[in-house]
Amino acid sequence: MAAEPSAGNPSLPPAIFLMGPTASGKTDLAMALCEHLPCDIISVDSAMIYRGMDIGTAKPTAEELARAPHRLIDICDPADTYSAADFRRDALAEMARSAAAGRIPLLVGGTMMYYKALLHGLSGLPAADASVRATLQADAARRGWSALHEDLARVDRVAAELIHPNNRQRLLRALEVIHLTGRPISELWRAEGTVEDYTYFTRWQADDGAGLPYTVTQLALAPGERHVLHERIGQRFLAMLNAGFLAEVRGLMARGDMTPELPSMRCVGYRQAWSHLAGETDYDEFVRRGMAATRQLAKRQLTWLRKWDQVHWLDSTGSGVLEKALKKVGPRTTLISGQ
RNA sequence: GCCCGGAUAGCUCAGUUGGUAGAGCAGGGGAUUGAAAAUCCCCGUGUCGGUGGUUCGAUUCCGCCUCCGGGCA
Repeated sequence: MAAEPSAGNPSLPPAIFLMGPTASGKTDLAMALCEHLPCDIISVDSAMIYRGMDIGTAKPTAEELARAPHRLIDICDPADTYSAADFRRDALAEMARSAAAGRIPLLVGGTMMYYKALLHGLSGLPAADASVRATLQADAARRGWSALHEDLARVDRVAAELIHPNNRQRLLRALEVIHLTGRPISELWRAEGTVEDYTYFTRWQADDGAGLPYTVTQLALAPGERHVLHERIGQRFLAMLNAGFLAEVRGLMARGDMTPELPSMRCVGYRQAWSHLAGETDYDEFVRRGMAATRQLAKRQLTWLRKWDQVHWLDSTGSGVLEKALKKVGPRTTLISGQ
């Protein structure tokens, strides 16, 4: 059985998660926390991993990074792919390094699946395989996607019921796993227990057999009201444009090896900017769509957070947010700072 | 001032041969196991511009009014 991320086990070193939707002020709060606690910031962000994607990802500035280094930022080229499993491996290594130095890993970001992979682990599934995916894509182009879903239903009825026929990305993944292992993905998901009780939905089995070996304080930062977040998102998008966001994307396109299908170029803002720079949408439409895509991202992040276990909510529009955050992590941090 | 178009969901518009209406986008809710800032699912009552008239019944037909386009003066 995987251990729960034991909230109150004092024998495990402390760690802090600072989660929240985009544009809620996570970076500012993290920087402030660093001034009061011996923290090392570890980024939990699937877009900030890319070098050269600075403005559109709202990456901390060079000055901010100098003041408070962020790990797991700028670790990939925009032509590369990265995964939740890569993140779990890298984050565990950075957390161990930090804890070994007697410091507190402060995980900051909004990529909720990365947090989930870190907390609960991942089943022992094979990594993505570009050639298998290409084969499946070609097959889909020939026979149609519904034929592929029927294929899946034949070999993995459980997965076929869980994966909507229109969800090509997950359908592709399920078929990929069968190609690579010969076993249904639903069987690999459930290390033990039954699929019927959906245990693997709420408590995945870590492939290293353990939960996260830290005492984690989980914070969620967000404005109390949605429209406040929407306003912040709009303002920040305009600020990005003033800071030269389009030039940044133009530069990436000019490399010649980028395509709009790359995970990096599918990021919020970048996708819409690409479309505009390619002449498909006018400027106003680009701005509208970019802001809307950001709002939609924030909504999905909040959907994760709303059902998240053991999370302490902080209203980013309230006063004394830093004090409240410090209070939540207080007992353990005094222990650490006193060492 | 006259003529012609428009006026319908937050936005852009479709439609009702008269029985009170529906798409896209936006927005909301949800799912989430190596692409996750991804991918996908579900959710559409709104004085059908106002006001009179015809009608069993008008958003639909007719008159007038208001506003917005375009044209003629």
